[in-house]
Amino acid sequence: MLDSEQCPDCKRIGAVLSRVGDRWSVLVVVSLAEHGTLRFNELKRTLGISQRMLSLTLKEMERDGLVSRTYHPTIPPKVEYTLTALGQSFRQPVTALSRWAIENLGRIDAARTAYDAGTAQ
Amino acid sequence: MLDSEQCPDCKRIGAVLSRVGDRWSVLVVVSLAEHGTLRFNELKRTLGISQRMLSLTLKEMERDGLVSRTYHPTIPPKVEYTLTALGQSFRQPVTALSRWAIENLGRIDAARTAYDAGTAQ
DNA sequence: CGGTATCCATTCTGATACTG
DNA sequence: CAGTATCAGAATGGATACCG
Repeated sequence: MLDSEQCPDCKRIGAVLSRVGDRWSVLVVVSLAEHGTLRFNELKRTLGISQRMLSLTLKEMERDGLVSRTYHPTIPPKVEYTLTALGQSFRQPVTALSRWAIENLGRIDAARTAYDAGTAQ
Repeated sequence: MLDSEQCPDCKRIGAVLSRVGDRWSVLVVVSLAEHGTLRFNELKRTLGISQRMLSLTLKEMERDGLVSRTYHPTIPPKVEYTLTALGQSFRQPVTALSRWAIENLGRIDAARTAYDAGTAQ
């Protein structure tokens, strides 16, 4: 695939979105933005995510500098996650996106129903 | 997986994001927002997307009411895509997201490098 | 509690070839 | 030009079991 004619930003935007724009990362940001700090299993319960995916998602987000991880070596152990400054700055676009999602879910469903009704006949 | 303890909006947000929040849909919105109207192969060249994925993405977006498709039965055929009103309303959160992506790509890369340097030793 | 390791099914994606 | 069909590899995501 040649790059010559592509819009220069599309690759970069796509690159970042494929990192932080996935389903789970967005939901983690929403939850941490709302609650401030959450433990591993609190996030797991809140998001309805599998242990595996939460672990992978949080590790990636920590690597990307979006969340910070604090380990308390108590018994039982306790690990708290919170947004970094970069993660905080991500809040605004994410809340804009999720608010749009909530407000327009009905319209999308309606469009789908209409489209399916029109093509199925 | 039980739903009882989950935040009620997470499922709905996740549902919409998995529809319209994917990499290609976002880039299509960005491109159409910028250019107004584009033909199939113009989008293909601009985004650097495979023919197959563009076809699937546009069909889904048309079904979701985000883009409208206009077929001109000329020879050679000509198909133009543009944003619907719903698609236009999606512009704002999407541009907020892509602007954040562009502005913070460097910070994410820096965080990654630092993280990898710290764990690899 | 907070993970990691393994396995497996599903989905996504691109390359290629073909059609109207 | 604007797709569709088919295939194969990669990525995603859940279930389960186990560890410190």
